[in-house]
Amino acid sequence: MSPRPGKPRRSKGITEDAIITAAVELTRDKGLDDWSMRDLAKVLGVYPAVIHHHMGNRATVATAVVDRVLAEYQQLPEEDLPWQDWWRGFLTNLRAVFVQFPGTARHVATHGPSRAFADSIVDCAMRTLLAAGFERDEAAMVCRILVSQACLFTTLQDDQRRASKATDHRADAGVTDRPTSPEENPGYFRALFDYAIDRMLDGVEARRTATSGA
Amino acid sequence: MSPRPGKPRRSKGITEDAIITAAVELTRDKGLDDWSMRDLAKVLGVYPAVIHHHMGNRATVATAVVDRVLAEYQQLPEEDLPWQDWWRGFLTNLRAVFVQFPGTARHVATHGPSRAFADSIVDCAMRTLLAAGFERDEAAMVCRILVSQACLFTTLQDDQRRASKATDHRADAGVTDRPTSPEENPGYFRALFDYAIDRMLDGVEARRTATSGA
DNA sequence: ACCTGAACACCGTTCAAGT
DNA sequence: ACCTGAACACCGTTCAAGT
Repeated sequence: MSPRPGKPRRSKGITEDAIITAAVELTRDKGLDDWSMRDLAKVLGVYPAVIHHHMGNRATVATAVVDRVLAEYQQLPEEDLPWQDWWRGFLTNLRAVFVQFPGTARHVATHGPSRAFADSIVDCAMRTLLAAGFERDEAAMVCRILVSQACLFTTLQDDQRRASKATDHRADAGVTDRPTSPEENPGYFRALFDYAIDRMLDGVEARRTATSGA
Repeated sequence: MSPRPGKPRRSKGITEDAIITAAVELTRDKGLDDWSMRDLAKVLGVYPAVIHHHMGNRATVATAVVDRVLAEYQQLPEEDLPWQDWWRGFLTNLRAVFVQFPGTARHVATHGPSRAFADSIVDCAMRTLLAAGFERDEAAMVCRILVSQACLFTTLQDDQRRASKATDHRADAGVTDRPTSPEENPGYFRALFDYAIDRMLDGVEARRTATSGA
């Protein structure tokens, strides 16, 4: 609590890796958009300019955080599952990762994952769809839609949580009749996500039988 | 181009209505998150504090902008349409409004529409679903999912446009093989939106026949 | 090569002072 | 009641200067 408490605990040898690690932790408990370069610098005991020197701008750091998070936590379901089950498992797992790191879902939705991550996934994801009888173009579309869907509905959760955190204490105005409302019910966003994914999978399945069956 | 060109063209009588109107126009050509209170004040020929005096904070202005946009431009399909057609028409129209005012889709996804707007819509929207044979709870869920879906996929477009505007000139790096990539193809986002909505409607229909039919 | 410390050009918001 | 003008506490980013 002294005037400038963040003494340079290691004034030499700040590495890019250390910056990313610190940024990941900040993201875990504040969200990707809720820490500043100055916050990050303070955690590292370093001047903000040092981060720019090592990594360029904030966008670079954010992208690195997302890449790290995906690389570290994302895993794939077994490959021989029926395609709906494979996708349900994959997207549910993806959501679980995103939820731990608020703001990352939106970043992936907007900028896509890193090349490396995409390559490691797309092969497998496409194979499940092609094996199920989708044509290449349709499979690519389904891929994109399903991943977007998962990112976007997780983004919805991130954003609504953030907004209700900002509003905070004025809650009990007169809007209590909102159906199955967000906060007080812990499984709300999970149920929304599952329902959205399930209906989408149903819709894609209906499309599959309609186009390949007839 | 003079030092402080925004002379108070009407130094008295700034109304809340005038503020909202100016904010709507700024939103139309820059996006809801891409103008500042200072920008808005300058357009009105007024000091920033004046806006705070009349409307409180930025969030209040943003909410007012969204309400105005929805009230002014949103319209409903005929009520006697089959439920899928009613929803396809409604959501397509909603998207058309959002696209004209970047950032408003995200605001609605996050904060919901105003009470008044919601009331005027929900009645009709629910009626189409109940008439089709959905139970109340399921219909409410379908309602929420479909509206969220439309808001979120429009948000995706807003955010990706914004990001590619920020990146600008580095485009032709080596990512040219991205399938049906965003910018060069004008109908890209529209096709994505339509496909997502259509599959979702298919999935909801499959659910309807499965639960009410059996 | 890396860090320091200050600066620049922005934000949203507040507030005493004027009228 | 409404507007002025300056200020506060933040941002991301840059840069000459130190080591």
